[in-house]
Amino acid sequence: MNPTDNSPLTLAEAKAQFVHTWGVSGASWGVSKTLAQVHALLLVSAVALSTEDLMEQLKISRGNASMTVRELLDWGLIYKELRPGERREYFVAEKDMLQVTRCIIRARKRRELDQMKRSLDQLAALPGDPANAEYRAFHSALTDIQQLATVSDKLLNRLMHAEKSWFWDKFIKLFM
Amino acid sequence: MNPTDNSPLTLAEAKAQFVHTWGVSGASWGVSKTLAQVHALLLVSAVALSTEDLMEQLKISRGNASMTVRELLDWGLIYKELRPGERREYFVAEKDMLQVTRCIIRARKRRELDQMKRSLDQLAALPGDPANAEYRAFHSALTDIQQLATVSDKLLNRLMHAEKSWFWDKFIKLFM
DNA sequence: CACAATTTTCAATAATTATTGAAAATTGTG
DNA sequence: CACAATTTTCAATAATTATTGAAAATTGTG
Repeated sequence: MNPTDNSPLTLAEAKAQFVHTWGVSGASWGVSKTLAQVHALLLVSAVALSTEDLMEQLKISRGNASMTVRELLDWGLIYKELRPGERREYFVAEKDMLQVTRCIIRARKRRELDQMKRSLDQLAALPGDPANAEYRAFHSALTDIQQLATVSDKLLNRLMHAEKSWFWDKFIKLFM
Repeated sequence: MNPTDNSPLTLAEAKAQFVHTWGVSGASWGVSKTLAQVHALLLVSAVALSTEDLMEQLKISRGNASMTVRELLDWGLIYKELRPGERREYFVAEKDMLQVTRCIIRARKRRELDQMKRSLDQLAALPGDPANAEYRAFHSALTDIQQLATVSDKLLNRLMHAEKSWFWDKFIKLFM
């Protein structure tokens, strides 16, 4: 069955393990397991895969495959590959990991951080009596969190818009 | 009822809104809503709170409060405050947001990134035929992901062990 | 060590989230 | 425009995760 049976894993097994691990990781970061697994499968695939392929390889339903693929397109993590004369759509993953990082940062920043900042701005503006210890504690916690949010925001913006060379240069030099 | 009724929100309402927002954010990052809410409540509280206080203010059960508090202690995000002559335990949050960031990075890195790196190392070592396009695609995706994981790991280590002044200095100067 | 105060555990249940799959919609082609 | 291929939608259901609450365990004190 396996032409290199003395090797610990076949390529298919290794891919399956990667898909599994990526799925578990995704799940613990609030991403659906299927989304992460479809992404993983496309990341390590040499060829574009159709919805049919995904359904078969991950044993998921047509509906699930369709919705998951659409969401990954939204994130910008995969692309459609249209083949002339074929109705069926194929998908390939963005393989450049800096680009992948950017897509994830952009999506999550917009959904979480930007919304959080809006809420913080509103709450930090709350007027109150500075002689009231409860008020002082609230206000000071809020401005600290705001400051962190602001710095994180700027940092993430920089990362998102960084040139590839800038990113690796600055970061590797600074941190390694 | 509210002594400053012309103000848009009372302090209690503002706290409640913060607790709610923090809870929603936590939930979308794979943390239980209750965990995030207990953390939020303690972050903006001027005084230490008991399990009883948490149960009452967040309307959660004793069991839930107990488990959540224990998990936050594990993360290092809150501390016990023992009062002489009292059996009951009180809790205060770590208020320094750099410290909070460190705790979160440390916990998540250990749980997710370190485990992912172990899996990647194993899979990237898979021998195979370089003439096989499927194998080449798999191997190259894996080494790219490994490189990202390694750089992320070093970056996070730096952040985790950074002095407060170093962190703000370097980062604010670099990114603002 | 008995007791009361408090915390922890964990099986049962509730709440939430993910998934299915059939029906409807869309798309391209003769 | 009819038809077949394919995708999308979404109500129903399954699977997962969070929460409860009562019983057991722990802790400190007389």
